[in-house]
Amino acid sequence: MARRGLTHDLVVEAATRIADARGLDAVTVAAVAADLGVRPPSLYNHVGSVDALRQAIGAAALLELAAAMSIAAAGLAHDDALLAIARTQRAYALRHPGAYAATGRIVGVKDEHFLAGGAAVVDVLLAVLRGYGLTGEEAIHGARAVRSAVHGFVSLELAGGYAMALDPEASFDWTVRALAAGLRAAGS
Amino acid sequence: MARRGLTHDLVVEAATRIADARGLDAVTVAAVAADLGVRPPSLYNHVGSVDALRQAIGAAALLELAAAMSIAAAGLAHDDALLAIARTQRAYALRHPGAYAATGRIVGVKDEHFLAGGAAVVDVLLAVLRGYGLTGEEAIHGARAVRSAVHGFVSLELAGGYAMALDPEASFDWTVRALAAGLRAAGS
DNA sequence: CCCCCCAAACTACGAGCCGTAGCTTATGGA
DNA sequence: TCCATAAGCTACGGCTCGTAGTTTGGGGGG
Repeated sequence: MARRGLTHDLVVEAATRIADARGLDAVTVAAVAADLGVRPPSLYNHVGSVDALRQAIGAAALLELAAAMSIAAAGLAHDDALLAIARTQRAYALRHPGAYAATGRIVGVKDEHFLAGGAAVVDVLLAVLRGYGLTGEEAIHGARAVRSAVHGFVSLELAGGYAMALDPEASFDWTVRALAAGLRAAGS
Repeated sequence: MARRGLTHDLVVEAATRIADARGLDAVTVAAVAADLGVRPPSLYNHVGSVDALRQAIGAAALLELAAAMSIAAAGLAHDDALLAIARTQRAYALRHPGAYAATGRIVGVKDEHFLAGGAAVVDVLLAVLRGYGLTGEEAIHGARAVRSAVHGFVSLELAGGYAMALDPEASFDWTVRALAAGLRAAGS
């Protein structure tokens, strides 16, 4: 019964490792507990439920992603900035597939860290879109368009939807540039 | 032990109803069996596993979706055709959220109906893109771009990601038109 | 027309999952 | 030094999927 000194953050970190290595569905109480060298019920001292644990994974991922996107966009404008944040999001998703998947489970999320992380990501995107001259409702349309394209591309890629031999990275850049052309047209 | 006359298709239909009404995760052997007035193990006479059942839901959805998109695009060209198939896909997803979600679980799918359905959807899309003058690799890039944008938008919408008051339908049309502008630019 | 065999449904069960109840004990603060 | 808090534990219940082996209904062959 030696104390392991677990904390909420340590549990979330272990869960994130498992999610990235074996998929978000592999994040079970038993698996995380085993990884931490502890019996399953002990986790409930630090986490409310499996759902809460997965939300915590997503929250951490969103905050990390927002920070990375913000850095990537620094000093860039227009298409350069857009391509930079889009590539950053895709790179993050490919490097942390499990954590990125946790980002998408939004239905009925109450975790405020999660919501704050999501808002931070959108804020970076809106800042970039401001350079396209999009304002008001147009800016929201534009943000939804970019989020949709990037998230959709990455989701399909992670799901194995791009079976054809053609390089996904080239398709990704092509997609972002095509959308950027539409944004320029809408902004002028 | 009265025979219920179950068939593979009847089981898939019941599962689809449950998926659309209560979410894909609610499609359990127990739930489907109860809906059909049968004990859980009986389903294994018609279905290999829960995973196979969910794939069958997705396969049926893809075939139905491809047919609907094909009809929607008939007699239209360029942006009209693109907007028509995109709207059809979104409408289908909103009307059958559970079945549409089953469409996205692609990893390791062997069900040939599923793969055929996916190919049918892509074929309709490629036919529409031909009108934009996109050929070879450009056509594949374009197909991936449109799939990404539409699938991403719908996924985020179903997941509750569009909390803001602005009408999602308007954002959807805006997104498709913005991408269409990019496709025109690439095709010329 | 009858009978028989196949398969559809059943009961019973095992393993794995989440989460709760209640106990023991380590440890930091008074 | 002691004690209250909380971290870890064992034990359990209810849910899930899936298998094994049994019963029985009903359509096809004689």
